[in-house]
Amino acid sequence: MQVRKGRETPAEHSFTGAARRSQIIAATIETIAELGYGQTSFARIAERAGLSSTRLISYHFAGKDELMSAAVAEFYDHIGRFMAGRMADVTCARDALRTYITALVAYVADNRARMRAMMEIFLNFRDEDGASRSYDGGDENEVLGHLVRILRDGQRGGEFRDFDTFVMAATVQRALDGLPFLLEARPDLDLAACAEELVTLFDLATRSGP
Amino acid sequence: MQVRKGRETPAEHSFTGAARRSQIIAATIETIAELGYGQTSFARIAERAGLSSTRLISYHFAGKDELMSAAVAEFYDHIGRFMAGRMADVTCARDALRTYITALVAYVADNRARMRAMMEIFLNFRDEDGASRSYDGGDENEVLGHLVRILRDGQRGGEFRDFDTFVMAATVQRALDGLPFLLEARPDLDLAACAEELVTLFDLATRSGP
Amino acid sequence: MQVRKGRETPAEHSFTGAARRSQIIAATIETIAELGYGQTSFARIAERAGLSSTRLISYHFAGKDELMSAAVAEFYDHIGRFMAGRMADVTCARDALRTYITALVAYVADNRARMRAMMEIFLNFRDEDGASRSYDGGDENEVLGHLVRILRDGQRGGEFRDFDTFVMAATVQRALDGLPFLLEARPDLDLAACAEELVTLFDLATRSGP
Amino acid sequence: MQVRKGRETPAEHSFTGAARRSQIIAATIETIAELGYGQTSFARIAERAGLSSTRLISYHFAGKDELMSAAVAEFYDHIGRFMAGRMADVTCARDALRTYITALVAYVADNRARMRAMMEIFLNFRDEDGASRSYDGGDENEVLGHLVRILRDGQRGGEFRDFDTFVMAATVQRALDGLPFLLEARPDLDLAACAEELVTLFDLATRSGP
DNA sequence: CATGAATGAGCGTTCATTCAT
DNA sequence: TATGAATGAACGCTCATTCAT
Repeated sequence: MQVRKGRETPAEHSFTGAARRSQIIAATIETIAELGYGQTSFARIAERAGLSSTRLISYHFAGKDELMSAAVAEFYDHIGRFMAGRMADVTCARDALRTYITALVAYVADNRARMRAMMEIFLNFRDEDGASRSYDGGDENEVLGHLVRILRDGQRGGEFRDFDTFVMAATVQRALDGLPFLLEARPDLDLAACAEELVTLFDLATRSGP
Repeated sequence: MQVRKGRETPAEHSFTGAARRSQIIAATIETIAELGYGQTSFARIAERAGLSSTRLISYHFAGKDELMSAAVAEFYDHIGRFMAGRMADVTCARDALRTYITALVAYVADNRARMRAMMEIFLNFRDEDGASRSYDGGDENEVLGHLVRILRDGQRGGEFRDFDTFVMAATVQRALDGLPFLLEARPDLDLAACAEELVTLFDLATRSGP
Repeated sequence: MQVRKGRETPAEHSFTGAARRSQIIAATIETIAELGYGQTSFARIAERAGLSSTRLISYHFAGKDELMSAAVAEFYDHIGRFMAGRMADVTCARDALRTYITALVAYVADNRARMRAMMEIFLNFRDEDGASRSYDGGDENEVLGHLVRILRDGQRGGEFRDFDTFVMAATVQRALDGLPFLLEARPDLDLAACAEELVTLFDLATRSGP
Repeated sequence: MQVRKGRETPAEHSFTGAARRSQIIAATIETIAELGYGQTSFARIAERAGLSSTRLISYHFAGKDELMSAAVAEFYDHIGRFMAGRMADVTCARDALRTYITALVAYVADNRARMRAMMEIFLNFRDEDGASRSYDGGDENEVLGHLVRILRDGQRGGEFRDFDTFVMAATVQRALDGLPFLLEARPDLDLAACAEELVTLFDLATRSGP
């Protein structure tokens, strides 16, 4: 997907190299989460990571773009593993939707900084043409695709009423994505209760029967 | 709310001064909408506004912060007038919620660039302490307050079931805020149909009866 | 010819602006002449010009490219005026060639640093595509064009024998361009004598008669 | 001539070491020829040579200076062998001059990249004191020495008229050195015809008789 | 009300080189 | 013989802002 140009980046095969990359990515996420994307510079990242100079970042990543891409990729991997584990044994579409919501709320609760950072990256990181790099794939979108599939299955099986799956999926996802903001406004928010509210909300909004 | 420090800004009472401010704010919104907050600089704004130097911006606004605050204030004023007109003669809470959703969808449809720009500002604009300046007011939050009041009224009047009004309001608001992103992913999205989907969705999610 | 993009450079109409530009160009030429193109940086130029920071250079020139282009343009203007004055009242092609050589040698003698700097710029300054920006225009080349015309006129009038005017012009020009190198190797070189040697050399090489 | 400082360079006696050095030198010449001296870095050379890191260059050469010196030395060796073969059986000074010119033109035609690279190195490569490392030896100059000797011999033997041998040699050499530039301006230039032009030009310019 | 000139700090990136195996 | 890792310095450039009319 991402093509590197000059081949200046060292091989990431080695153990210590991968460790450094992880360390830098972690520092990047922390910095973005705390200061925001706009205030995040190589200097600030290096400082947080305890690196002697920003040169080490340039050494391990071809540029700012690759660093951000790597951070996003790491996030997808992390959340993907988590969600796959939670979604493994769902029995029906209603259960799948309930589980999706509760699992994601749990993930958000445990990864607030990570979520904040990803939000920042998604909203600020643009490619050379100026196009945003997220939410731009339609139904088969990397993020919404899973939800859309759950909703479609539920409609086919008669569990869910007839609605636009894309709009519904986007509404569910944004309610979940928005939790970090809610937590900022109300740090004492009971996330378990919150998850129940959302489960009920979308169960009522989707189910077919009375 | 916003405190100016150095008091260098000229009086905005004069006609030409106000006109200049409006022109600069408009150019700011356009620039942010097109390039994103991160790529928006005084130089880029001045270029778009056809100003000879960035000095004119510094002259009319105490700094970047005041410029952004002014843009947000202008937006609140604009959308406030629009929504007030639409919400003027609602008859009940269900109607109020339906009207809120359809009106906001209509506003988004007609002000896509403005919405995009505000989204960018809300998510990137931080005060000196690093705290985000939006969504940070709790129930009486400037944005969610109106929705929360509608939902509470509906609960009191028995039209709506029992739910956490803050979570519900945030979910509604985020679904609406997210429309610009949906439009980016699917530029041909039918916004009228979309509004109907959301009205139905939240009607089912909120109403008390069977 | 050169198109500027972002319009960040200030108007060069004003007096003080033009003076600053000249000062910076002069410092640029001196720096290149002394240290070579490769060792010439904004920092080094600013230091020599006594500027408080390199920012002033970026302020007056859109970038390194425009600075170099401006230096070259100033050079063409300077040498153009000089040569035009010397070539004003030549009587025939042989005289024109002799005058061209002696005048250029005189110019070189009086503008050694300037010549050295231009040599460096011509040989190092490349546009974005990597193409050299000098000596690349064929007969109508800005530099060789004048010489080619002299030679052609002489051939038409029977003063010069038949030869390839482009090759001859290039040989003359390079002999002249090379003088700064000769002067480096032999700082005590008698330039007047040298001019006579070259006049004789190319007179013998070009003339038609016995 | 070239002194190494730190003595970190490995023995070049070994076979693989010498091969590596040759490979690196070749990549260096290609890179300079294509991108120019200013854009040539260890990274770019390593990339072209297919090396995993720039470290290999630092390992085989004490530094950038030694790498360039080695490239120049290789060039002198290469062109020296070629010219020696061509100049072996010249019969007189006029013949020597003609042969020198035609042979050098032939060499240039067959080694355009190499010539371009050497030009770049000569004009950009400076020692620590900032002094250029080429054309700086007077009569016994490595490059011009041979030509000066031919011209002196011709004068002593009465074949050539009286002229400054240094100026004449420099003029001849620069006409030949300039061919790569001419070829850039006119890629379809007929080099054989060009050689004849130059032979005639300098024969007329040097010969004693009528 | 307007503006040309100037500024120090910071940006991401590239440089040749050294360290430690 | 070779290599991955690391480094401080410098690069051109852009930032929001201030000075002085």
